[in-house]
Amino acid sequence: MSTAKPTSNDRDRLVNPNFITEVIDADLQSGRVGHVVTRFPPEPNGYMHLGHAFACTLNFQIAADYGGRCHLRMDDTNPEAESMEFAEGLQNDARWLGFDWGEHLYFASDEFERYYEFARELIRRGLAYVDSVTHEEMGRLRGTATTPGTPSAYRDRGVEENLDLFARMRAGEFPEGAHVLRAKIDLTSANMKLRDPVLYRIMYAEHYRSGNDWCIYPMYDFQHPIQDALEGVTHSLCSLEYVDNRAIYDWLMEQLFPEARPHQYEFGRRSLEYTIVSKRKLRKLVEGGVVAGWDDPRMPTIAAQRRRGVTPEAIRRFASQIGVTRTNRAVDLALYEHAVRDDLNLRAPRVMAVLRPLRVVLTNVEEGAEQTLSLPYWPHDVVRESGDGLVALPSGERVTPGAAVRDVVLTRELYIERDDFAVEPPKGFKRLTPGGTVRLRGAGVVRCDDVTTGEDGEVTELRCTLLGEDAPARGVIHWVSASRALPAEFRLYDRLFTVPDPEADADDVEPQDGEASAASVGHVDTGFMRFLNPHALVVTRGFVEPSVASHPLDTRYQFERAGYFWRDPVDGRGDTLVFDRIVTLKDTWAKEGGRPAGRERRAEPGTRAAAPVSAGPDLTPEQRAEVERFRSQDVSEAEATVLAREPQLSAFLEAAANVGELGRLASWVVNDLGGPIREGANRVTPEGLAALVKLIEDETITARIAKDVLAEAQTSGETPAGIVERRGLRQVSDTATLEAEIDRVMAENPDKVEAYRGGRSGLLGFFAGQVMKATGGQANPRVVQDLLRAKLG
RNA sequence: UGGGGCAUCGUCUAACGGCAGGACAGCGGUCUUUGGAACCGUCAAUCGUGGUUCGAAUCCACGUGCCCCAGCCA
Repeated sequence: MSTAKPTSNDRDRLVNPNFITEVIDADLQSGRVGHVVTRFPPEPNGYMHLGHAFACTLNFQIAADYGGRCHLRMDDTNPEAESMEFAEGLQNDARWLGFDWGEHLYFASDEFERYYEFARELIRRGLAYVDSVTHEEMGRLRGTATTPGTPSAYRDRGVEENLDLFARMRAGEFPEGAHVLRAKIDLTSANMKLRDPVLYRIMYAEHYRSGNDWCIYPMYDFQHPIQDALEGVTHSLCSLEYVDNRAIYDWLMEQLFPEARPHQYEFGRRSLEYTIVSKRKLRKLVEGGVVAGWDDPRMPTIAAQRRRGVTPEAIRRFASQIGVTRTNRAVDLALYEHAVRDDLNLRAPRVMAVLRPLRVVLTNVEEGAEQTLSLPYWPHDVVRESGDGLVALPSGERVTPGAAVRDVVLTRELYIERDDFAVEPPKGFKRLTPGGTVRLRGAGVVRCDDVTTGEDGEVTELRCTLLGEDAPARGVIHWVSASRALPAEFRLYDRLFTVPDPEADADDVEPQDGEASAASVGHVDTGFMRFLNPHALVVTRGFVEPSVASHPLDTRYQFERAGYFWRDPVDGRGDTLVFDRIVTLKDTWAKEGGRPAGRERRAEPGTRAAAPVSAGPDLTPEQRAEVERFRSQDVSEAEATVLAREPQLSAFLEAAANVGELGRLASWVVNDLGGPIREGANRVTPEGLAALVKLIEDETITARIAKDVLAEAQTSGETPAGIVERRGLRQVSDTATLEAEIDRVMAENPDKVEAYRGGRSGLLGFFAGQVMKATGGQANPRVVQDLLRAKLG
C-alpha cells in the first residue's frame, strides 16, 4: 500500500493491470511524470452509489498501487443542485469504503477567485468573450451535427469591453441569462463540444458553501481541467461520456498550463443489473416516497448498502473484480451477491432464527423441561480453514473452536420455518412431512405424528416425537424454542426492479393509454417505475435464538439456511429486534421447482443484426476502372478496391512500382503502410519499400522480418534495407540449426508434446511461436512447420 | 445520416501476430448435522464478410449493432 517507489509491484497490486495502468507505466518509464496523483471528483448533488464506488475505488487504488496519492474533490459549481448534506455524505461514504485522502480534500467552490482570474487571462489573450445572445439564439447559432455554427454578433468584442462586461457580470449588474462567458475555439468543429463552450453563467442562487459571494459560476469544462492542474493531478480518470470533452481539456491545458499538465483518460462505466444508477432517477424514488430514503436498503447507494450490512471490503472486492475497460457494462447481480456472500461467509457467526414460524409440540418432552445444548458458532469448514486454529466469538475475541459456542435451549414447544413443512411435498423435498422425519439442527431427529389445521386450511401446529440422534432423517432444518426465543422483525430485501435493465426496458414499452403524462413528470422519464419489484421488501415477524441479545449490536450473522442478517442500524438497535437481510444464501433447491424462484431474464439477449453479406463500398466509374487496372496486375480485389479509393496509397504504390513489381508491392502498401500514409506519418519511401520486398523475394529475409523492419523504420526513419544490413538480419532455413532449436523446445515442454500427440493440434502454433521467438523471428516459418510436423509425428 | 467511442462464453474479464485462459452464473458429482461453504468435473465465446500472413481475437478493408455529443448540468 505504501511502496515508496512510484512503480507498481505486479504481485500485490490492488487494481489488475489495464489500459490505464499501461499508460501510467509508460509515463513513469519515459519520465513524463515522477509520481502519480489521481482524484475522485463527485458533484455533491446526490449520494454515492455502486457505480461511483467503482470509480472511487479505481482512483484511490491506482494511486495506492503506485505509491502516489488520490484527492477527494467536490465539483460544486452548480449551486442549484448541491448541498452540504450530499457533500458530507460523499465524504462519509468514501471514508467508509476505506479510503484516505489525508489533507487533500478540495472544493471547487474554494477556488472561485482563482478560476475567475484564469477566465480574465483567457479574455486578455483574446481566447474568451462575453456573449449576449439569448439562450435560444445561442442554440440556433451553434448549428447542428451536420451544419457548422455561426458566430454571434458579439464574438469579436474587444478585450476591454469583454473584461468590463465580465466584471459587471460578477458584480451582479445583469439578470440571469443576459450574458455568458464563452471560450473562442471553433464554431465549425465537428466536435460540438468545441463550438465555443460556455465558461461562466450568471446564477443568482445561494451556494451551500460560498453563500451569496458569487452570482457567476464556472462550467464543468472550465473548472475541472483547471482544478486538476492546480492540484497537481497527473492522471485524470473519468468515464466515457467525457471523451468529447477531452478536446476542451487539452485546449485549456495548452493555453494555461503548457508544462507538467494532467492528461485525461476515460474508462467505461459499470452499472448493475436489476437496479438503476441515474442520480436523477434515484432522487425520484426518494422524493416520490417509493423508498424510505437514500439509505433505504433496497437502494444501490453506498449509504443503503452500508445500512443493509454489506461491508466495505465486499464492495471494494466487487469493484476490483469487475475490471477496467473502455466499454460501458452492466454487471450481473450475481457477481455482486457473490462478493457479499464471500466476505460474510468468514465473518458471520451462525445462529438460528425462524422467519415465518410454525408451532411444533414435541409430545414426548415434558412440559417445562429444558435441555441446554452447546452449539458452535462456526461450521466445520470455517474452523478448519482458520489460519491460527482459533475462531472468533461475536465479541471479536478469538478462542479455540471448542469455546466458540453458544447455549441453545430445547423445549417442548418450538418454532420451525413454515416452508420446512409440506403436507404434499414436491419431489426431492428433504424437510418435514406428515409421518416423516427430519433432523432439528443440533437437537436430534423428530417425526411428525399429527398436523393441526385451522378453519381456512392453514397448518397451525405440528405434533412431533423427538426420536434422538440416531434415527434416520434426510434433511436438517433450523428451529428455535417457543418459550425462550426472542420475537423479531425481519426485513427481507430483494432486487429493486423485476427486469435487468429497467431504463432500457421502459423505453421499449409503448406507453399505455393515459400513462404518457404520468410517465414523464418533472423532466425525468419515470417509465422505469413500472418495473419496480413489489417484493423488494417483505417484512416478516418471527423469532431468533436468545444468544443474540448478548452480542455487539453490529454483529453480522448467518441465520442458518435463511441468509445473512444484522440488526438494522436505524430501527433495530433498541429494545425491539429488527433484522435486515444482507443477502440470501445461495439456494440451489429454490430453482429446482420446489419453488418458482427462477430469476426472470430478459427474453432475448439482444439479437445482433442479421449481417447481410457486405457488398463492398460504392465506387464511381473511374474508381471501378482503377480496380480493373490493378486487378490486371495481380492485385487482389479487396486491395485493388482500397487503392482505387485512396489516391494517396495508389500514388505511393505507383512510385514503388517504378523500382519493383506492382503486384507484389500492393499488399504491403495497403496493409502495412496504409495507416502511416493516411495519417501523414509515413517515413518509408517507395524505393525503400521496393528494396525491402526484393529482399523477401530473393529469400534473404522472411515476411515476418520485413514487418518488424518496417515498424522500426517508421520510428527511426532509417531505410528498411539499411536496418536489415545493420542488424544482419537473415532468414534461417538451415535444417540442422532449426532442428536443434525444435529439439530444445520439445525437451522443455514434454507435457505439450504429449498433448499435441494426444490430439491438440492447435499446439503446433505454440511450438512454432517458441522457435520463432528463440530465433528472433528469423527462422523460416515454413521450414519450421515442416520440421515440427515431422518431429511431432 | 456530422463527430466520437465500443464490440471475446449467459455476465464480467484475459490473451498486445503463436495453446482463446480465469471469475460469476448454469449443469453433474464428492463432502457436509446449513439444499450454505469447500473440492472435482462439465457446458460455453472472438459481431459479420473479405484480405494480408506459415499462423489473425489481435493487422488492413468493407459492413452490422450498441453507446455518447447540439444544457447557461456534471
